[in-house]
Amino acid sequence: MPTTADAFNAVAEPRRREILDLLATGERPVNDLVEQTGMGQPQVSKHLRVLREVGAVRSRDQGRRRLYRLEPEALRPIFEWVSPYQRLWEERFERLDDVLAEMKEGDGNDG
Amino acid sequence: MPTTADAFNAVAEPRRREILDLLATGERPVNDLVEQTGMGQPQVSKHLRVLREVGAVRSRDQGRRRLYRLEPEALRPIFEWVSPYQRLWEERFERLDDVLAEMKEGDGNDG
DNA sequence: TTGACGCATTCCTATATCGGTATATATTGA
DNA sequence: TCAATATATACCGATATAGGAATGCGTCAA
Repeated sequence: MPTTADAFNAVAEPRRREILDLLATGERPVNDLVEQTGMGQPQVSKHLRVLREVGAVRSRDQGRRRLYRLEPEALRPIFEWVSPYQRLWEERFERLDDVLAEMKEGDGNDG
Repeated sequence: MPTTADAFNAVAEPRRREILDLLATGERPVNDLVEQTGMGQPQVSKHLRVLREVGAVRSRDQGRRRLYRLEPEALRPIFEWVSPYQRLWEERFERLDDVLAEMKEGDGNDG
């Protein structure tokens, strides 16, 4: 089984991130997304379906349009999983700073 | 084409997140990961390969062992992509209006 | 009612990927 | 050299998914 249908998986697809980024600016009908992304309409609908299934978007009907809007909380598990790692790469930067400082001490400055 | 080989994709697989979480505590040989995760050795090696290819881990040889360690910066794009969304769901919490309006809203077609 | 629009779904094909098993490679030890 | 250990890779089968084309279905306009 390839990667369960969760937010991580939904967001692994660049096109879906693109869609989410567009929806982050506000509610939009499918056709808007089609135009903005340049993808085919069925593809957009299919991506939206995946996003809907993981709770990342929600839709409401308005006449013959279907307006989609973002449900940002669905992305929370991603944020919460990745956040602790941020500390690690920041520590690393600090260490690198130390290393660079040391190199600079015993060495002339160079570009 | 199924989702390019980037950090998002690497992390979409729960087993790989598990491996990263283990490596977050320190450098480990493959066999350690095999034991900790309960997966088969080839599976672990294959997941490690994916993680290596996106720069999320690095290895060094020590005798007949190969020690893997985390390269947390590889996860940075994920953090940076998802972070702005955090503001959105937090705003949502703060704005009781929105929450109430949503509970009241009965016309969404999925819920 | 007819026709156009907006969207979802279905069918199709190509490709990826996962898990499992077997095997290849390299290292260590006797 | 042979055996054992540690890891990577190749191969296999099953499944999933992306994209495209066609189609279904509801809605608006006349």
